[in-house]
Amino acid sequence: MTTIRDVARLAGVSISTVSLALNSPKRVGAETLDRIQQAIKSTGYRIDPVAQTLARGRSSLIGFVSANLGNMFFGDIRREIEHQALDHGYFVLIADSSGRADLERALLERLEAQKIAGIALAANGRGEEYATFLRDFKTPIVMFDQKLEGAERDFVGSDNPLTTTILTEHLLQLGHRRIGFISGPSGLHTADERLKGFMNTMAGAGVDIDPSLVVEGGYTRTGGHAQAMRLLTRRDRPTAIIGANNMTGLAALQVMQEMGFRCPDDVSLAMVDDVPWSNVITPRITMVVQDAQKLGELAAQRLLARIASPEAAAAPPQDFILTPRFVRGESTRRL
Amino acid sequence: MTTIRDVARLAGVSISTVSLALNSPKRVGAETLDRIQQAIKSTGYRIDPVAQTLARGRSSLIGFVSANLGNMFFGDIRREIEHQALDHGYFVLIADSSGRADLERALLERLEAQKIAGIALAANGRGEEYATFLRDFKTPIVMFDQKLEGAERDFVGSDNPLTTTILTEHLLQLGHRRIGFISGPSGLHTADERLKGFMNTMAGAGVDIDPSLVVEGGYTRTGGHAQAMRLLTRRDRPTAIIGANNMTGLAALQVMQEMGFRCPDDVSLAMVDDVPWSNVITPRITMVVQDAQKLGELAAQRLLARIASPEAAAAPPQDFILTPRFVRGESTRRL
DNA sequence: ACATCATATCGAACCGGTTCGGTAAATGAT
DNA sequence: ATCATTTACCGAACCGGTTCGATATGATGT
Repeated sequence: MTTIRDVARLAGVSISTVSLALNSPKRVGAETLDRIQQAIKSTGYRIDPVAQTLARGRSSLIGFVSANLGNMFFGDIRREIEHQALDHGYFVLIADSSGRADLERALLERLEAQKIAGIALAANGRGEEYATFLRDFKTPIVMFDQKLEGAERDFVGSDNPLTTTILTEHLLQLGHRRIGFISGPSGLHTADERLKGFMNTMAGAGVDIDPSLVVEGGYTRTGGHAQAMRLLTRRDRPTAIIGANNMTGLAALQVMQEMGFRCPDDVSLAMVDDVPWSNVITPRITMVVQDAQKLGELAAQRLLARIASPEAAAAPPQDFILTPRFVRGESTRRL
Repeated sequence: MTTIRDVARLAGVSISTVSLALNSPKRVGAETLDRIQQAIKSTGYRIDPVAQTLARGRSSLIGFVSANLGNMFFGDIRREIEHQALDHGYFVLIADSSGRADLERALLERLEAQKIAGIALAANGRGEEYATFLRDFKTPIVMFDQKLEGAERDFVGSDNPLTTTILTEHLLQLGHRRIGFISGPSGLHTADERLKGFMNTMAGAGVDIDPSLVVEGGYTRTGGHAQAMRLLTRRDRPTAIIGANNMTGLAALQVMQEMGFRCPDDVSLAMVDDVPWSNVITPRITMVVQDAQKLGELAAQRLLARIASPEAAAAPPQDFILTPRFVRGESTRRL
């Protein structure tokens, strides 16, 4: 491995001059710069990012932390962030917390130890203590999807109450009144907001909510499956079900199929977020989808900006709220 | 940030002793060790992984390189590898080459510069030159899914000819003779082997293959869609289609739906590999699935072993071939 | 011609660890 | 009691960069 000293020797200059030539070429004499570049070419010198990180106290790595990379929503965001990061010379270090707050915290600390340049985080931790932890983090963080009050960080997400408001309105217009709602983990930002969207819309329409039709599916496939089972085995089962995310929504569809219910003939279904290949799923599911790509794009831009300049880093945190899109399928029918 | 020198000062020992205490505690006196541990506790000292990497010439990062993290198959493998890596104190650095060989190569070089401990690679590059590149790589590499002759690396994958052999046999038994085959990128290990499995089985059964029914879908959704369209718009369209992977298989299903064909009544379909939520897709698709989890597990074990000991690192490369599993769906019918 | 200032380059300290050769004391062998 | 060996610890060099203060040189102003 050739080092900066080899280059310096070959070019007949000091190592500090080579370093200068590498980082601010204008500050080096034209002829010297030339010799250095020759030397670099001929030795095939490549800067050592590890040494650079140690010296600079900051690496050219960006962290991406979320639960469920397997979920298309996060996958799309990841892809977009990775794409932009690579364009700017950053690598993306990915960590999947599997939704465990303690693990997430450990991961963040590990990333910090790596002197990571910045972190894109879909937080699963909650509570004031955790918010403080995030607020006092020295590394730039951009949060996405999950907002955490008190963390005082940039946030990129969707209008979550609107997602379920749209779906609920839709079902109400079709004449549904007994609507089952499979919620996400209570306490989680998006979960709470989506639930709120549902409740408020129902209340606003003057429709009584049967509390037993509001269940918590934890945003997971298994949780959604169990809760959908509970809803659908009831005698007075709902005429429609809303899945607060794609996992629980599809889990509900699966339960319908397993129990022999026809969707939408027997039970209508709507959910938040898309899944890959949803267009080969029968029936085409009615959903409200977030623009994951745009979301990732914004998060990446914001993060890269904060990393790039101290002024941007000091700027007050800002929220970016995207408006989700309604996609009508054939999984909901008029009562 | 407290450093090893702070700990040394507080414990009244030299920094080399602290380093010793950290790395081989048995080589330090009991009482001294105690004082050092006290000092570490009270200062909250955390070792700096960057400095450690620079000094050791090796980091505690493991690289995962593949195309299409979005594909459940790779996602599952990634999850498994990440899981095991974290258990062993390694972080996983993920890079998605999007199937571009040049980018893949650049990524590998970048990872090497990071002094990464090891790499799990599903190679997209091909050719002898690339194989040499991989062979001469100084970092331990375990290849999975895609085998590259001449790379001389551990390989963990499935019996690829068998995947399509099983599917072809199945279709032949059902009476199909005109079978369309949507292949992967020619030159790619799994693609070639799966194609071979199909061809050989057809030939072995004495069935003529219409070459125009064998198309290349590039393993991608768009490619698969285009080729399935070609196959299905023909007057003499095939009675059954095999997708060489999940993307092309589902793309074919999508085309059928778009064109108003019923599966399996009009056209039968079978494919290699599963997708998430395949059980809510109608019809349930007949497929041969690889055990992605087992595959990831083996790859991780192999890689970690090579990283852990010099003897293991020097061991000759070995192949691990898993047997795929047939999952009968309702997408294939007797002619 | 002399003080002033910008420009080009260098030397040395530093980032925070690891590692190896060496020393002094303790243990064991004869 | 003497020599060999082991044990416990230390000092210093090193990994490969960055950065800052210092110096030398040449250009500018008057």
